[in-house]
Amino acid sequence: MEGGLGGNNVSPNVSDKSKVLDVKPLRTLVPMFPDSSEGPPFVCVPPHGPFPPGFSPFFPFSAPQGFQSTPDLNQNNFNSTAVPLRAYRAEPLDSNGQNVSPVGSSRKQKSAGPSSAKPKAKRSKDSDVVVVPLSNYNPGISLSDREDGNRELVENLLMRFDALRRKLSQMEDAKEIHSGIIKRADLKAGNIMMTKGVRTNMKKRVGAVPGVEIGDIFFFRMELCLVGLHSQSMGGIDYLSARGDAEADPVALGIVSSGGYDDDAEDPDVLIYSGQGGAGNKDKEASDQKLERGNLALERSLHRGNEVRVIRGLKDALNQASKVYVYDGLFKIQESWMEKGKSGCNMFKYKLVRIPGQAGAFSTWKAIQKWKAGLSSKVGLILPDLTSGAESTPVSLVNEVDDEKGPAYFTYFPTVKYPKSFKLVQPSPGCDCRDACQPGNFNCSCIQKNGGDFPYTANGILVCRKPMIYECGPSCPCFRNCKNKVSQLGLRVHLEVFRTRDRGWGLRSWDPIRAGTFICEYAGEVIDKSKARLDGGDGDNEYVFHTNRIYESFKWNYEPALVGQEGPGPTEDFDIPAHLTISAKTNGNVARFMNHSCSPNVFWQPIMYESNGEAFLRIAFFAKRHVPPMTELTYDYGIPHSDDTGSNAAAYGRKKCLCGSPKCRACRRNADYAYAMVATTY
DNA sequence: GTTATCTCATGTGA
DNA sequence: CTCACATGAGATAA
Repeated sequence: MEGGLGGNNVSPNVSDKSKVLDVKPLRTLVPMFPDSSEGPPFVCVPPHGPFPPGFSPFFPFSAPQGFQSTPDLNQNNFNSTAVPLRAYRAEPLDSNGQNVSPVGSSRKQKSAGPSSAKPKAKRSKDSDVVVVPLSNYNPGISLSDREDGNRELVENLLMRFDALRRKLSQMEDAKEIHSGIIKRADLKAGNIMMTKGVRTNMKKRVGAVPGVEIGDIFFFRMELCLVGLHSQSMGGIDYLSARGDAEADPVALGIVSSGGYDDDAEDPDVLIYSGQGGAGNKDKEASDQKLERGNLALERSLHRGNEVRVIRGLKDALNQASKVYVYDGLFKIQESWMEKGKSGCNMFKYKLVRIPGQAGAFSTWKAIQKWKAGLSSKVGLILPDLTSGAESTPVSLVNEVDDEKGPAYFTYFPTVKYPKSFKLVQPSPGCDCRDACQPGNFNCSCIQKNGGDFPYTANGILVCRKPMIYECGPSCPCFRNCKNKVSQLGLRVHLEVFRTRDRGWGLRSWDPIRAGTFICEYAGEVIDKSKARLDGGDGDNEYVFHTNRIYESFKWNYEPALVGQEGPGPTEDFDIPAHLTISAKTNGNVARFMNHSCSPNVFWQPIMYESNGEAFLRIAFFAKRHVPPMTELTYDYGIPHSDDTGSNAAAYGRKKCLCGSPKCRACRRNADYAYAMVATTY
């Protein structure tokens, strides 16, 4: 952002100073619960509600001893010690023994790796061909992009992969595949993209991978393959083979440590990694590990001293059954030895040490684990739960940048309140399913309203953006375990309201968030438009959500061609029966703290469900992409219509965008605007 | 080129 | 909630 932080430029969530000074003592942050005579179910917990284990109520303002500072994953610094980005071909070490030979020997270029990007001939054994092989499918990825990636491409590929995976999951859930069932949507989606050339960083390399940043998270091993971070779809050790050259040694490129063997991963800077092989199974005895394949590569890399990428796999806090993978940066192998494993057979062990100066990644996860377990406190923790139990998951309030003691007073209210006079749509009956609504059941009227598609996967991830999503409501009989009530279950992600450096308060998560995960709804009071202008008139109501703004379109849904469908697929433009304005100025939830960004990681989606015989519109926020812990959550506030002469619109127009994105609308000229619009869609 | 082998995955059902 | 286990992908090795 090009300087000129003018004094009266205020970003949406920065509270007016005079206002903040007026803030009441912290205790007033305790929600006051209005009598809930109307509106949807509301968790009514007495103030001073339960605190999570390990937290003491009303933490003192001064930081006690033993605090840890919060690592900031928002910074995108590529670490400086990274090996230059280039092709690497296994080659005898040059005489000085350290690292690989310098950049640019043209000799290397000619045979730059195993990179003939010819898609493999499709195996025709498939009995379960879901995908019509489109020979003319254009992945939109140039040959050089396939060789070397960049940030935008990596993000784009991950989004396309997950969109496809979610769609295949949805099809599988509904059992609508005529010939054969997709058992593994992740593998299928990965396979489709790999064979269509929708991938990058195929050129194997030592060190950093362009477009992949330290702290990036992944939820499937295929994602690592697609972006070229780790090319083995299961194997723990990725290496460059010395095939065809008896003189050459293999070189280890990266490892995945995710609990398959008993690695020691307690210290974030050191990892004791086990070699591969030798594990017994039902038809194979355990045996000694051999110095071959990955083990040999690690051994050679120990002597070569090259950097090795480390990916750590952990259990996902939100879904214990699945794993999340964190790219933890570059390590060097310090020593290796052999020891007897549990089976009594020999195993190789490798001690990897993290190269200093890299952004924190896994260390952040370890810190969060300790906060959750109550083993250590956060720097700047003001309140362990700003909702005082109004949400089932606590929301921390933290300031580690200045001495603001909290946001201006408001009442925490977890959902949206419609005034009695507000009649939005006609009465609309729910479904009559006896049990949980089943994907593929076309008799369910809620599923019918969604065009026959179940909007969520079995584990509650949004499949597609749609003009409107219809959930089952409180009076549908499919009560308990119906999966079509995702936005009504309250917060599930452990969120934190934190003080940003220049944007007032913001929102971030302690848990890793998968793309498509429901985060929260926009709570507050539904007001009519004239009231909104009035509210905005005094210039201080920044806590308003409008559906009637201009939102930059973006594509999040799957590509129909990749699942054998013709046509454009479901539209992602909203279709809202009547515009909605929600004020969270006096009543609101965590959503009121979410800041704007021109390249956001969260989007909103209109949702409708029936309650007391009437259908009400809600605004639900979902993760646009995978979001690592401690990364600020942002969405696009949109631009007011130019013909909207309301003072509220003017107020937003005056504000300076502080999102800092390279694609910031406020920072780009008209000419590149069009370009950027194109670039953000695919 | 083809094919077999290897592997710190996954989802499911006991 | 572990556990076994069937199925599986890409890359390497043969």
